[in-house]
Amino acid sequence: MTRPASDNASDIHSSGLKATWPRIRILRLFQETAQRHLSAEDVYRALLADGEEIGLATIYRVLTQFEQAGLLSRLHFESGKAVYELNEGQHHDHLVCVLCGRVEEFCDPEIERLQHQVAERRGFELREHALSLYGVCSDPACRARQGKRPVDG
Amino acid sequence: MTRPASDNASDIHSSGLKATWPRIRILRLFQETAQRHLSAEDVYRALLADGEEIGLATIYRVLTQFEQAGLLSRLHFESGKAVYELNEGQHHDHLVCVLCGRVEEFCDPEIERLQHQVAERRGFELREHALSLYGVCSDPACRARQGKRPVDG
DNA sequence: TTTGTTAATGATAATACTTATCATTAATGA
DNA sequence: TCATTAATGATAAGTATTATCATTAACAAA
Ligand SMILES: [Mn+2]
Ligand SMILES: [Mn+2]
Ligand SMILES: [Zn+2]
Ligand SMILES: [Zn+2]
Repeated sequence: MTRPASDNASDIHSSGLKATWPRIRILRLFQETAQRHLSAEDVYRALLADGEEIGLATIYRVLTQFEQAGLLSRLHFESGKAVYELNEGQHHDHLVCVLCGRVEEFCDPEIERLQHQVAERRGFELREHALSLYGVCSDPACRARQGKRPVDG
Repeated sequence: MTRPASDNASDIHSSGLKATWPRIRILRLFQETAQRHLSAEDVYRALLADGEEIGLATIYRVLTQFEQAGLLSRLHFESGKAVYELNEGQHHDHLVCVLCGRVEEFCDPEIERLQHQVAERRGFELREHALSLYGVCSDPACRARQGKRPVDG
């Protein structure tokens, strides 16, 4: 019996990769988790907590492969470690709370347009861009401890 | 005889730091180099080439101190290593050539305004932002080898 | 000036994140 | 089922950065 095309084993196959158990679990995690933005370490720990002991090397490898296959996108916030998110087609940028680490997504078409305009004026052929806004989110706890040390590790 | 206040030993003193030889040379490098954006390694090598053997640990330390003192700003392009530039007050963002590594600076007040607007709408109190545009610059050599591997190490 | 206090330096160890190596295991197609 | 070949996982290596600590140098007081 053939699985439906929306099954993640099929997504993996159509990227030209074997549908191995680690790959299936990693992709499923991104599809099901509440937290869209995960580092390799986050993935490792989330799977461990779910009873899957998948080697960290495998996780790094699979994340890279999924990025190359277009299933995931890689981002760098100022924490120093890369984070990945499900690639769902629509481009967006990020707002990051420097106190609680919360990430919100936004897309401002006018900012996008102006970026292209800047590149064009300078004679650059734009390939990609990275825009992240850092601030204190609306969470009362974050508002309360403004001025203290950021939590972004 | 007192040195003029614009002397970089004085700049260092007014930041509450001792005017040591490594600090003087590092600050001077940023003031005199053609390349505004330098990594710790870049600084190390530039000083070595100038006959100054200053320990890499010292360079990392001094760059951090200068950043905290507001003399330098730290940036992260996608290369993975931090780069520093002289902090001359006026904020700007960057255009980076993914082929030759060339960096151009720009400031678009409208983009700045829209960023603040986005943060405000989401209830974020904006602290800072990072915007980098990556593309292929107008250099004929870069235009010629488009499609090939980026040089950004 | 000389000197004493204290911070800065530099060699190097340690850390954090990520990639490479390679023997073993497992996915897939015959 | 079986053979082929790629994937996995333990771990070593690599890269950027920070920490440690004995030695040295800045600078203010005498
Ligand atoms: Mn996102
Ligand atoms: Mn700049
Ligand atoms: Zn928050
Ligand atoms: Zn170029």
